[in-house]
Amino acid sequence: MSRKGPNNGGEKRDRILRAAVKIFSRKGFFNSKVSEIARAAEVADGTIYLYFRNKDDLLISLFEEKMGEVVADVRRRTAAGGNALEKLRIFIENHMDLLERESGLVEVIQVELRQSTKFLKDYTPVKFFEYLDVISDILEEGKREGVLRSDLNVSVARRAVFGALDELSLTYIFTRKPKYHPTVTAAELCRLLLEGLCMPGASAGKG
Amino acid sequence: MSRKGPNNGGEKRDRILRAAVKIFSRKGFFNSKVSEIARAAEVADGTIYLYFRNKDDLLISLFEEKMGEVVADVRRRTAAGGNALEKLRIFIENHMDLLERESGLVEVIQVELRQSTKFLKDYTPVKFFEYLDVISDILEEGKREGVLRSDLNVSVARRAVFGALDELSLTYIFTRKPKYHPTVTAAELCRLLLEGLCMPGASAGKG
DNA sequence: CCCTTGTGAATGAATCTCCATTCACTCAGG
DNA sequence: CCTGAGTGAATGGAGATTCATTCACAAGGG
Repeated sequence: MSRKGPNNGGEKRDRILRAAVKIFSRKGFFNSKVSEIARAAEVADGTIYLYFRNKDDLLISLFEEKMGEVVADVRRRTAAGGNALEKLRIFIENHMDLLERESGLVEVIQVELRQSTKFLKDYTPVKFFEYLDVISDILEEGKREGVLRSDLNVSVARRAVFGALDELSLTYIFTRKPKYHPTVTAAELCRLLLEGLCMPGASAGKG
Repeated sequence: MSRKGPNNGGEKRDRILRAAVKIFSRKGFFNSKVSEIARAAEVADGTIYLYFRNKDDLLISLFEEKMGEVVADVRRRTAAGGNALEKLRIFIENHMDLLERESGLVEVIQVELRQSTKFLKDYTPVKFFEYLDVISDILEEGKREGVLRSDLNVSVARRAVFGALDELSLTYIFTRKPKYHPTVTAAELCRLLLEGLCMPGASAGKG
């Protein structure tokens, strides 16, 4: 599906995907016209349908393929970390850094993924789950190594980590304020996640 | 704006808003037809335009008015907490609990707010910022009381807290798995935020 | 007390615009 | 010549919005 390959290599298909990222990130999926994407890709409207089943398929292919690259990349990078804490730090820094390297892609994924996951029939964001798996893997490793709390609920924690990162990158995208700059934010978030909000030594409430 | 009040009280306007929550949460803003909302509200298509400028205005009014109630409510509840830690716990529990009380509303806000914030011209989600302010207020208080780290970056932390909550509620909405049940999740998240991921006493990496 | 008339909320069929998708056609390379 | 990638004008359907009309009710007059 969506893997027809009319043209020799796939430069045309790729031009379309890149154009789609640009347009979707600028106007959102529903406000983007296929013909705009075609124009941006310097391709005829009809050509898009040689490579993608329809507009939805274009979005989904974009998610899966681009996220796929992101996942592969972050896996490579975190593997270089010595222990779980370092890997987590790398993961967080990498995520925030994506904003600078691939802001369009991040915008599309962040703003459209929820919609699509919910409303596109039979679409499971496989690559997104893999991204979450990278986090779980790190957390599990940390527990094994004994640096992370052994009673940590990994299912919940990985979502919490992702959610915090996601919201923070969104904030930077929307506001562009220096106080949310990826570097600042990544450092602060690391500290927050690892040490918590509490004053060192405080007993963290009843319960 | 969107405050015309043809009818005596506002029951009709209210019926429309409630119907909009139902339909938008079920199909998403762009896939919902105005006529469906009309049908669900047991009102003629045209009637909706007596109370709202257009479909966008309906969504925005829904956000602002419903979020307004949520903010007022959580303010009241957290005020009952003795100290900042307790207030934070109340805030988190309340947020997760909203899922049970007002799942439709939560779904609409979570799934559509990003889109709308980004793509509706001149819409600033005022009430959403107020919700974030509730978090900041608690964090600031905690710093003053000395229970939270005095070097905490509140701007970043409040977004992190919100992001984690948001992702976790989304997860429950999508999966409905008991392991993400609001009660479980709220407790785990409190612990995570207050104490962090690390083994008690660990030095949390080089920084 | 009944009828006439004015008002504006409510209606919903008709309109009008927009855009995804199609497909008959072109043409370059083999 | 074929073949099939590529084209882009034409099509079809959808759905937001409008507006001529209806209807319930209130006020005033006989």
